[in-house]
Amino acid sequence: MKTATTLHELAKRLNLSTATVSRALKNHPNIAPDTKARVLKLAEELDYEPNAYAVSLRTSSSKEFGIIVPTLTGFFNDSLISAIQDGCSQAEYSVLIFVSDNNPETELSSLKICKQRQVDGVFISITSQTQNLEPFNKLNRLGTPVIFVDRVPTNDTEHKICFEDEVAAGLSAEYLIKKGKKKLLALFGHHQLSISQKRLAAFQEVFEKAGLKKDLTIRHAQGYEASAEQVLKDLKGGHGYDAIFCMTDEILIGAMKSLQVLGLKAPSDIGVLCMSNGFFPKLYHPEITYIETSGKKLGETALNYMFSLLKNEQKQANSRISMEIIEGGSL
Amino acid sequence: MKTATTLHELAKRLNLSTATVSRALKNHPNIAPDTKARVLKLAEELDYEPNAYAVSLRTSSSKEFGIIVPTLTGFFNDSLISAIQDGCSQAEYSVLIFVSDNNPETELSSLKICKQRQVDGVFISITSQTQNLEPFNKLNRLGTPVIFVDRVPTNDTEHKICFEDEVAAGLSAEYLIKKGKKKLLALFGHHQLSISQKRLAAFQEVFEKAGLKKDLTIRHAQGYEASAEQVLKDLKGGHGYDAIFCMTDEILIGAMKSLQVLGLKAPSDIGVLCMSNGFFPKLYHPEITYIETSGKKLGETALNYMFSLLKNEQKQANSRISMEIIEGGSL
DNA sequence: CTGAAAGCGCTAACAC
DNA sequence: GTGTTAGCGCTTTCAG
Repeated sequence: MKTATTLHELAKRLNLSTATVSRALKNHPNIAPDTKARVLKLAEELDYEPNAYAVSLRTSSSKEFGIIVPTLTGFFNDSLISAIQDGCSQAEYSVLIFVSDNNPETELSSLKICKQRQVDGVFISITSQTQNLEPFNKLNRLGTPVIFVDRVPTNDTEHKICFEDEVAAGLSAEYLIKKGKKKLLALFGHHQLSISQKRLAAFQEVFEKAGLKKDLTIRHAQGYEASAEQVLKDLKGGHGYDAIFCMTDEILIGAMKSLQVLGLKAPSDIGVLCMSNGFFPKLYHPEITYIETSGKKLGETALNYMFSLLKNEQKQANSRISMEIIEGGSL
Repeated sequence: MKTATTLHELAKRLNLSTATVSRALKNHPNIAPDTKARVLKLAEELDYEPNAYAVSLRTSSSKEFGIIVPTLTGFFNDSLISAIQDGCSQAEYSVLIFVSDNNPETELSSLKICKQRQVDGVFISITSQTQNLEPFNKLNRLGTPVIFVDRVPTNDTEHKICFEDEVAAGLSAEYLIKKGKKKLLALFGHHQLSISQKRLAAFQEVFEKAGLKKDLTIRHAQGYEASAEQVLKDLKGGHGYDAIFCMTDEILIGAMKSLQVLGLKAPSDIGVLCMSNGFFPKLYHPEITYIETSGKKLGETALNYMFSLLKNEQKQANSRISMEIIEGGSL
């Protein structure tokens, strides 16, 4: 890092005090118009920018958030982060990104750096192995809001923003039944993730109530390769499935690949429904019908919640994001 | 931001000076083992973390980089950023993310924040409209390395890391010819982008030299919808194309959608070749053959270059990333 | 081995 | 309207 123009330097050149210069630069009421003009002019010339460290140190406000995610690529977190970053830049906040790579230790050290950098708040989507939530809760108790987003812990935490998993999965199940699907292959994510458990439970419940549980085949798959493999195996089995449900985008693209391998088309050969951020369903023809779980919406909600926490506006209950069905032609 | 435990507080509780505590915390040689132990113990207890602002202010080193990208989602930048962030966390650097949203003004204000935060270096992938490079060059001259990555300006800048576009496009063209493709539909990105221009020029040159230029149809498309539309139109025209070349992943997925619409399969009905980060080609069956332009590799190279600049190790020529053909079954 | 003191660049009372 | 001053929390000479 290179030392740039400072307040002090401006002051010296203008024969003013740093205080005056500082005031001139920030539209303080009591400042001579002429002085102000001179200051602004020189500041412009010398390309002055206030040193954020000094400001933060002095004001105890970093104007910076940390975001910790398991991965950055592809499916969801990129749009989540985009949304947060977008809102932040409008509010003159900056965003520090940390990728835990699904490793709880990395996650923890990221949290540590957040503390060191005195961020004003932390957004975190936990890894599937994260057990110890105490460090997060502690920071939160100390006054730095920690908001869990998307992949949230099952309990023991104050601030959570996630989708209404139960509602979404229930919605999906009902939609499938409404469409007259009888023999269903339903693919969910890793057993351990609370998101998989919640979605599965709600999904099954609907089928059970409709008395259709016997025709429901449940599978778990982690990653799109596993999903592809599973679908290939099940469809080859010749059980006469008339629809596939995919809990995530990742599962969807695996399933779709296997349909291609088998030469099956949706919706004529088999129906497809998924939960998605909205991008991948559009890659196929016809486009896949999906329940939208929007990273953008989630990000925006989380950010608003963060701002309201910082303003002490609310200590309200945890927010849930609603969802809607986007009709493609796959079912 | 909440004020946490400080050096001062530790010192007071232990009846030591802040200097001693500071030394104890960082393994300074001349410090009594006993003192050190006491300090470490209390620091642990009180959950002490050094205030990064104070440290940076004092040491004039922020241990922080800024990355400015046009978008974060989907195709390339997410893996680029992942790679940079990964290397950074290993080197105890943090990463500030800025999304310019393809808006030169946003880009500029992001750069400003980088300056304010006294980042140690900036990585930037410019928007397609970025004209004025002076602010970047200026910061660079002032001693904060600014490295252009991926979408780099055509000239006038010191540090650039990008793919060897000419080589890659030439490689693609040769490969197509080798495979006996005669009647080609080649899709490139926005005219204005230097990346499109360079790839196109190299591509055309090969066909020209081979005396096959008359069978080459060139199209430009921005975004995957445009690509899909273009391909649909051209293939419906019935010109007997026997292969499609897609300059990017974005163009590829548009093209592939139109093939689905038309009920065409690769490679039997038409061959497909693209340049890609490696993810999207795997979604199709058979997988698409591609020239790999790896965001990970690019990010790693850029980061290494940054570190060597910071160590004054090299002022070497601009780096180019090499590429290879990954064979799928689409050609 | 430890302490005192200066100062990184900035803001915000408090003077005048 | 402007200057003086006192720190924010830390590192780092320089003394002892």
